[in-house]
Amino acid sequence: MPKRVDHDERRAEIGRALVRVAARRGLHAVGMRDVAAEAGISLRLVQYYFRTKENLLLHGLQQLTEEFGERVTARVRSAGENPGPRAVVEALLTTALPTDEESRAFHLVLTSYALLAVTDEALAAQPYLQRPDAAEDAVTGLLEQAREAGLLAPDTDARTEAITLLALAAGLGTSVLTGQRTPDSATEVLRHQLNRIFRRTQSS
Amino acid sequence: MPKRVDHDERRAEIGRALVRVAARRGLHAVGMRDVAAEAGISLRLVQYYFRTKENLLLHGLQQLTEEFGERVTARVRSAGENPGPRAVVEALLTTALPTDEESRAFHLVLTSYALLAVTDEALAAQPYLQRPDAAEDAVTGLLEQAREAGLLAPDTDARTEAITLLALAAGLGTSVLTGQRTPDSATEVLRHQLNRIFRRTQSS
DNA sequence: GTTTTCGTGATACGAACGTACCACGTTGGT
DNA sequence: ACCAACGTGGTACGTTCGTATCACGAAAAC
Repeated sequence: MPKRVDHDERRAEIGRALVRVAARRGLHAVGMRDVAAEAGISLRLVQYYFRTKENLLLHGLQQLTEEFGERVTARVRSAGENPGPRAVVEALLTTALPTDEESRAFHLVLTSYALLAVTDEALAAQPYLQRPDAAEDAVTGLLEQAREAGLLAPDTDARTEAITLLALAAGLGTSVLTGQRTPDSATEVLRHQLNRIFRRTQSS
Repeated sequence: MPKRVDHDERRAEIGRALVRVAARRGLHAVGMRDVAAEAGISLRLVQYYFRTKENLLLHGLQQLTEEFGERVTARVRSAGENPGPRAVVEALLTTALPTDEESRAFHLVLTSYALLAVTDEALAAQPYLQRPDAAEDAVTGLLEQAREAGLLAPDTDARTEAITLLALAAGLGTSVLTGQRTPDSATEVLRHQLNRIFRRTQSS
């Protein structure tokens, strides 16, 4: 029954299976046989579409970061037609918080990758982890824009505040992952910090 | 040549070897043979002092958290004889930043443990990761104390600020680990946030 | 219509891992 | 002085993992 098959779609499907099993048992414990079983296919096919395990892991990381970008833009877009800088920044930051079960799995695996890249040079060479400062630049730009519009104190250091917000969101995210904090609590803390920076807000 | 040996000291030595190899190759890649080689002993001895690998990992975590506590108190103590709340809080928070190579290894392994505990129930059951809110209570107390002393704005929400500071320090720490930020940059951002909370500082 | 390529299954292999077992010298108890 | 417990070495076993190999049916190419 071998019909012609879309390799990219197949790879994406296997990649999703990889993320699911990684979220359940930990990225370190993921084997090719587990991924195959999760995807409902044979081990041979996982080998066929990704020749080696390293390839599989690399593709999983790429897929995950791309999905993350899509999540951010989707969330920003859902902030309204003509959202203010505050709404955009808030949408951007709250994407980093694991709220439902899906995003929880998502962030667990992505954080595992980031930590893995510290000791694995093949992973560290991936461009997806090399250029994570795009978010920093984006938030910095939004804050400068808000400052020009008079929404921020005039002496605000946009970049420092951007770095602070991003690191805070990341830290809150992991604390939610490890069960030290509830998603609601983390969101509230993040909002509190935003309220401080944005002296006046214009809407949701 | 088997003289009577201090089991606890032996275990601590093996634990240090475990941390070293975990920092070099990743916690997931640590095997008992690696630990034995790093400690300069035979595999059999690692088995002898820790019957199972799970025991070894659990002990490594315990040792690491204890060492972390000692680091914090040592750093706080080095803040001066009669330090103000600001100095104490700063000492506490900067302990979470990987500055030199040793603390870098330290934080990498500890973060790996925390992430591992999300999917490993045996690790999650350990009390060292169950009660990490002690730091939150401590910082909250210090901030309240500072507020009473007039060092903070009277309407400061001590607990929210404490949570913010700790999550920020954790986030900055991991960003330093992954090479996204330099230790100096992270320290500066942390100080900036402290300067905001403490409107006036009294020294060091 | 034949031939080649593609998708898939089953299985085997070598390495590494955690663990268990056996043996032996040394030390402390009595 | 003898005996039991301790510390240590060497090694083997069973499992699991990533990878490679063989085989085969179906579709596409010509």
